[in-house]
Amino acid sequence: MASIVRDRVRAQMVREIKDRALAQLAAGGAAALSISAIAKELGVSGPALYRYFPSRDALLADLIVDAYGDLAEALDRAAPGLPALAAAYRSWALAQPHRYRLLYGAPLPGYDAHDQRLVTAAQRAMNVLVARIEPGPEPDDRLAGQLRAWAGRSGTDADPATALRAVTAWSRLHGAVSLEIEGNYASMGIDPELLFAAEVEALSNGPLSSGP
Amino acid sequence: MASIVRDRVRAQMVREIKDRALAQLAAGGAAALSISAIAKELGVSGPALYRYFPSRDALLADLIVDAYGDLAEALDRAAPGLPALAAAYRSWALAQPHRYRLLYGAPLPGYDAHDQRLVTAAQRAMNVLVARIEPGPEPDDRLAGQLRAWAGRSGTDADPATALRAVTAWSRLHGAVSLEIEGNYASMGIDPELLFAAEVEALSNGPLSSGP
DNA sequence: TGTACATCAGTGAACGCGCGTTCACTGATGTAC
DNA sequence: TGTACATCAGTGAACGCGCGTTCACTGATGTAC
Repeated sequence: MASIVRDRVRAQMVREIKDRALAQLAAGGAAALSISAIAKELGVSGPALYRYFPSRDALLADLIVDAYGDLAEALDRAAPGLPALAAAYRSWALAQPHRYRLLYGAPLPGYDAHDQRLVTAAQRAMNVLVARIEPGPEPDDRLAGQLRAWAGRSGTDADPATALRAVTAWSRLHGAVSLEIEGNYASMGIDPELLFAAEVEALSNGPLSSGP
Repeated sequence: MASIVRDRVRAQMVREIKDRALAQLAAGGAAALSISAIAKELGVSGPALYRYFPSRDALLADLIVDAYGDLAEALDRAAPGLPALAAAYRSWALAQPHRYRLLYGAPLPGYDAHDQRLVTAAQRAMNVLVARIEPGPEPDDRLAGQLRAWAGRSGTDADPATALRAVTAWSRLHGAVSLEIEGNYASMGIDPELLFAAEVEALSNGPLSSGP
């Protein structure tokens, strides 16, 4: 039987490593994440961290999986209705842009986007979106087939009309949120919130919305 | 009077440096851009490059300005109508994702987003979008004021209805294109082109379109 | 046309930095009898 | 309760790497008279 105390101390250390790692991401992007620097901040030698993570990439992968899970939870906690869901998505991203970039920004050099853990984690976040959205109009046959297959693989078995609306919503939310995060609207002197509201409105009442 | 031959050789060298730099960006992202590595590829010592660019950051800034200009030109060459404009935007991004990321991806650590040269270059690309788009519905007062001020500063003096449609189009195009570039649709087994077509359709006929 | 000078491109050595990772090892903490 | 052993956390030295940038310098190319 493992020692409970030792396990708890260990879990605490893992938490602290991740916290420092996230702080580094926030400060300087993914390129700034450094095992050595984290160790220094924790007052420990560099190699010590290899007791907790087999490599820098493994640490990064853990952070990504955590972030997908966290976003999925945030979406799941949103009140019913598309506006609340959209607001939850935006809030999560604005509160921690460095983590949002980790999920949907540029892939890191040498990082394997096809890692099964990462694909599964990403799917989990999308599943919440699909589960909480109303169906839109019917897609054409080709697209419907692809959407059906995707929904099947993900285990949600959502109908194509719902899947399409989820993907469309995601695309638009990502467009608005990522431009906001990088300061593009701010540098134009335009309030991102007003633009976001207009996009949510269009999603609710546009040709891809649920209502007629 | 300067030597024409020398100037031509120099311009050629600048071109080659930029070409190698772009190849590095394509291969490993902005973090992989290295003065030393470029020099090595060109068969020249590292410090030699400082005859052409005062620093790594200056080289990067030049690449960014070039990319904005190139995108602006590509948009300007598009046939009339929103579908062609949207297709031009997407084509440019797909053909050179590394340059697209340079423009609208995460800012680089230590890089100054408020550099006047960069802001001006970015504005130029947006101006083309504004100039080539039909007006949409009228925005509400607050948004209209901000859009008017922005258009005024940019020298286009577009009306708010046109500016809003341009910004909305940009946001949606960016959402679709950036998710496509990072392989998000591919990993879902969905053809990005079909989704893009649906978005262009919505932009053309949705509540933010020019028509009634 | 020839000569003196200025400009420019490029070199090699050096500075100081930080990185991920491996290795042999010490010491503390837990487990089994 | 005490003792032998196993597990685990952490250390310090080392390896090999690449980076941006500065500096004093050489040699070639251009310019002015």
